[in-house]
Amino acid sequence: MSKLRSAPTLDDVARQAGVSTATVSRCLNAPDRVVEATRQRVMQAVEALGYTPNFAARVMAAKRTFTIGAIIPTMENAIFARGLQAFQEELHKRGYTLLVSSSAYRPEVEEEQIRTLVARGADGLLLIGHDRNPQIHDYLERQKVPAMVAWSYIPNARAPSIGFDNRQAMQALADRVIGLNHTRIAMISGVSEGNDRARLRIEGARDALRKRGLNPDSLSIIETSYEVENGAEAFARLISQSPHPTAILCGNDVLAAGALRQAQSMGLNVPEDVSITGFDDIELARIVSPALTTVHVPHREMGSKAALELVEMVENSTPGSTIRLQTEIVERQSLGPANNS
Amino acid sequence: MSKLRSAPTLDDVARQAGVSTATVSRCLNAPDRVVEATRQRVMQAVEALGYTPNFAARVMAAKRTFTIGAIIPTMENAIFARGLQAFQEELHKRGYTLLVSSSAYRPEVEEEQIRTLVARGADGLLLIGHDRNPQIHDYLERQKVPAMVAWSYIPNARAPSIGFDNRQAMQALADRVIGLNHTRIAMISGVSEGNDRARLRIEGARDALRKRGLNPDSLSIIETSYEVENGAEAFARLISQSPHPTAILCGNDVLAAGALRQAQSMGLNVPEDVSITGFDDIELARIVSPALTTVHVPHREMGSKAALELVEMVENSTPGSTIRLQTEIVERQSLGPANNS
DNA sequence: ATGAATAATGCAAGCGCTTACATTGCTGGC
DNA sequence: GCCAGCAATGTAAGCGCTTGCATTATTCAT
Repeated sequence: MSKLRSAPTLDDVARQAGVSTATVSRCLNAPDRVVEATRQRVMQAVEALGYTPNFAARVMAAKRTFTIGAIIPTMENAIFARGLQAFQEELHKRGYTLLVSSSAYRPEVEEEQIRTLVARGADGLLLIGHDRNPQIHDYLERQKVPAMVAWSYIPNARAPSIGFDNRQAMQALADRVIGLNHTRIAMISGVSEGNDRARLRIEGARDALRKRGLNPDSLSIIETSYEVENGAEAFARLISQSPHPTAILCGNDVLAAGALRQAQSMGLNVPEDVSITGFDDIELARIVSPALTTVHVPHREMGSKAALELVEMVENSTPGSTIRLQTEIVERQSLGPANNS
Repeated sequence: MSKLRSAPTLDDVARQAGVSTATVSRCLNAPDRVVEATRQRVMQAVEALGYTPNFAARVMAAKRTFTIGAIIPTMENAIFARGLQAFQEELHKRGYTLLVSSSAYRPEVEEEQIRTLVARGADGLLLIGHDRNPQIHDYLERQKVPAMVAWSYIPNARAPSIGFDNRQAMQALADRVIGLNHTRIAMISGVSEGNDRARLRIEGARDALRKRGLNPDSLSIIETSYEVENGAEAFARLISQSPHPTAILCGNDVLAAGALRQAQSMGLNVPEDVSITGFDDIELARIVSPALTTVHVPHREMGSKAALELVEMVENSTPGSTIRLQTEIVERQSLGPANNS
């Protein structure tokens, strides 16, 4: 309460500098529309008073926030960190501020966060993946807040997206695995419901089996949430099958790290006894040993291009274009030829 | 522009429901001050129009945002993730929204973010560590925005803090190391300038040497930023000394993971040839092998208590108290007895 | 039934800023 | 020296919401 009584306002600055509030406002937002001498006087007053413009007031008057919101499924691991970092750097260059929140992979939380961000006046939104209640896009449209989807490339989806073809990427990896004579293959996937990336990666793996003449239904899949513990546990379950799989495809590097740890604690050698692959190529993939063979995703490129595209959508009311990025398989040590004994 | 023309306002809802804007406002903010029948009518109108309150307007009128800001040094690794998660969960329970931004360990960026968050009306701020330009606290005081420091416990500092005694914690760990007959000890620290945690951990290590009758200056220290690569590189440099250190204390688990990787790639066995310790006990510590002996920090507890404390400060204008949390050493496999050959 | 007390609702004044439009002050061509 | 024309500045109307106070409806003891 006394908070606002004490913080100096535009009015205070104007009075102190002996000009009108309009002039002060212009000094701050369009310095060239004000003559040098005046500006100096104003700036002095600003300094002297330690004035900081009130954001809410500015937003109300100008109807622009120069804020972009992003809602990511999790901050607990590094999956989205690097891309988001690039996203925010690019945004910053363009004069925008990024607000991030995480939904913990819960659709209803995501929805709430979207509404919160919109109510806060986000000029645009970055969302991860396409799976969500279509009503949300109606809402966004009504509110005229453009949204861009990242980490998933799906042409002609409801929202423009930038990402890679999850299905094709996993297919390529699985194909490589099969090429090493693996036939008993299993998969530890993220929860596919509400997660198009997870679902498409599963499909990709099946595609590869099919293409190579194996039965796609022979792929045993455990779906679990993306945590190291869960990867470990799933691994233990899969490996107890007999005959056990010789290769385990993991939905991401975190799950793979868990699987790897479990393998080691069970005294299994990777890749001699069992191969394990990851996905994403986050730092973790190079930290564990053996280092993970995984799919490299161009996180930074995705982040910065998403920013460019989204700013474009915001500033020129364009519909936004859908961009496909390439992934590539990074061979390290966790994948080897099958030991079909 | 048309954005606001199209989005329904309180006025629209009021008209549609045949009541005044005040009533609508009350329905939303103090439902019990309005009679059931009216509220239903209003809520129907809200639904029908798909009304979302305008945050900026609300803030202007109410002078409260129910928003807390947090500025952390980095989102690129998991150091702050778990604590922040708990912080935000607790905040959410109390009806607050968390805004997070990262300063990339750069003081000037942190300062800018603080101003941004304050301008956006954050009711309170969570900051990491005590090292910063004291002017910032003057500013915060003038703006009447309470701030709480986490990850560092320093009584009688400018701001109340919740954390652990970094110095004592590292001292205890180093003491344990020395107890295993290590005498040639080195340290890979984070950059200590502007980072009280890093500095105090170094001091703690020296304390331990001193206490055990070793020369604290014999501790060779490499300061580097908290990235895996840097840990690896620093390790390589330290180990090339002759005689090389038998134990390397790392400023955090990330550096330790890098050191470990480097050791392995140089064909050294940990802990037989060289011991490595971490700090923080993030998930990574259990993923690498050998798993890291490290200092466990009660991240979640720190986060949720910080939230409680900060909300208290915001709502009752209390000065906030400084809280000390305990850490404990987690023994895993990366630390062993010295091989003083 | 009746009036006092109380609950429900309405009225209207801002919150701090931007910006369209109005006003004032200068410039220079004649 | 005068005035058209433009640059610099000022005036004031909102932006959408909350809330203190005023007004009206309801309740209940008598």
